[in-house]
Amino acid sequence: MLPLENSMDSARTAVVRTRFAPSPTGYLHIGGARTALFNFLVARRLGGKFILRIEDTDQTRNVAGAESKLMADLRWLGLQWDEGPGIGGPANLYRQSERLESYRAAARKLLDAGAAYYAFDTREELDAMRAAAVAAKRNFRYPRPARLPSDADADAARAAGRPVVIRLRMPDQDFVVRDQILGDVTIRAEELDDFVLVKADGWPTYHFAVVVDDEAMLITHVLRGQEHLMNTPNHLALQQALGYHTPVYAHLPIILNMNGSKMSKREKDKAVRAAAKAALDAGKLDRARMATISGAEPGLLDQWLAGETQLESDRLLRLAHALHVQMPEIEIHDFRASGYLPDVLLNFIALLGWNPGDDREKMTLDEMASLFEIERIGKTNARFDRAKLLNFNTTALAAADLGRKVRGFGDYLDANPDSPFRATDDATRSRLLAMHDGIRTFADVETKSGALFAPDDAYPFDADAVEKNLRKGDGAGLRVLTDLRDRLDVLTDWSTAAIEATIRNYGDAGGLGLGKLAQPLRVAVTGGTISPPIFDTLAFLGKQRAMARIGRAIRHVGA
RNA sequence: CCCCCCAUCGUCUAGAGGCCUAGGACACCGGCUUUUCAAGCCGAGAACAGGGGUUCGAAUCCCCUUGGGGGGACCA
Repeated sequence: MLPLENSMDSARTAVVRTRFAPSPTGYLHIGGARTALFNFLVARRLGGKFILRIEDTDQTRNVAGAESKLMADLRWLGLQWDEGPGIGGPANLYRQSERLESYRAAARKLLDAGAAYYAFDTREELDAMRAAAVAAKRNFRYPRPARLPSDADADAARAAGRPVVIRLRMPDQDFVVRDQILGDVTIRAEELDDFVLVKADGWPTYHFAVVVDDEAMLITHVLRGQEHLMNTPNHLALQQALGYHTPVYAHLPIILNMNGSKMSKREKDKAVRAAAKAALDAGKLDRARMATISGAEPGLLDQWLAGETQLESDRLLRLAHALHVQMPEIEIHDFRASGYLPDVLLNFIALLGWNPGDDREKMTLDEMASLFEIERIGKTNARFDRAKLLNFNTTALAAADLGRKVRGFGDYLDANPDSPFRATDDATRSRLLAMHDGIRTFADVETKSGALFAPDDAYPFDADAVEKNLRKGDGAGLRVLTDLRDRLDVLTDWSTAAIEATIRNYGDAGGLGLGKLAQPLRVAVTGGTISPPIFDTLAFLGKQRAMARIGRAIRHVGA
């Protein structure tokens, strides 16, 4: 054991090792993504390793499938870990559920050294003690018994059906967290108490597992959210009791919503629930239909509508889609589903709390890795401004070559199982994306071109658009449309250039600007006023489909 | 209620005592451009939370107030 410790020691000074350690409760949260990014960046910058570890010690909170979703989100972002699930590495096991032996051994060591002790309180007893402390306006601290229970006492308690946990005997000393961002933070001894290391179910608590694992995995730098700052003394105490090293700590400021509240999954619920209730009240959708769409059983759906529970991400997304509501993006998967580029998202969240020190903002992951310094991480909480993110994405999309756009669009479609574009091949997607200038996200492709993928005899006409562009002014638009139909009908070369020439010639002859020609055509072939450039749109449809649509529109207006 | 952290334009931030009549980006507002949406171009407005110190000099250092955030679990 000792030689191993020594070799770990030299390894420790030589190699920087950071980790991202999420709990498998769902998709990757935006805050978690930034934590992962910063850890990734530190490792890259300092030539170290980035480790992924799954913290699944709470069996009641683990969600099936969450781990793979987490990993998929991380991979989509390009934050590939060097060691961890699916990759392996020297620590061999990277899920805490697989490392119970290590915790057991560490607990034994602490117990034998008298640094930890058994406790047998029930939940109710603890609650009562806390309530009493609150009533007396005292800080609750667990009342350590004068004589620490023995193993035999623990066996007896277990036999008597009492819960048995192990608590750390917290030393009576102040702790100083030497934080790289916040500076030295002192927490006084009286603020700390004998916290639980091993739960009644035999599993370690987060505090315990983290410390054991960080030591086993030779973690040198811990970058985590500021919500962990007050946990750190617990970890320091444990490291001290176990003779472990203390990593470098850096507690990151928190990412908030524009209104200053915490970015939480609940917001998605709130937004969709409000829309669902409105739809219910308006009689647009009934409960049974909603249950079918969401995939949630009617009972669960009712609970959700009553605000008693939250709905799972995928179900929410399906409902949101059906209800035509924009769900606030909270998890990485949401941003993907909304059509953002992963590197743009990464770039943007990096700027929430970090900047390279000059005026540059647009950076690739590699650039960030070469510029990143913990010293340049700020202390203040940041609000997540979607408008700025949208601008970043727009700019990046405008600069992106077709290949990047096609790849990005593919990723977007993977997250949108109901998209009409799912069935398209790469050639079609290339063609489609090539004619979309100025899109802000891939979702814009859908709003602009979605109608092109509806059946030629079934895409809906927007009444206002028809009125304004085809009927108004005694049917001026309709006359233009009819004239154009006759001219386009005889075109043999259905290229964008030929279509454009035909339409422009007609306009020149009649003294009509393009605006007077494009809009009637646009409404005719798409049903609305929004589409890619009209010549491209007509060419994309092909002559037969375009003419069929124009004919349908003329009949529609005439009727 | 207790403990801890934070505080520059609406938002993200630059600023580490004189370079600041406070810089950039997004948003907003005005104008131009335009085949729709979007994009683009030009221009304008917009901040050192308040109060005390320290100093020749403070956005920068100290204290108080206020405000915001985090924590106070057999959750992480």
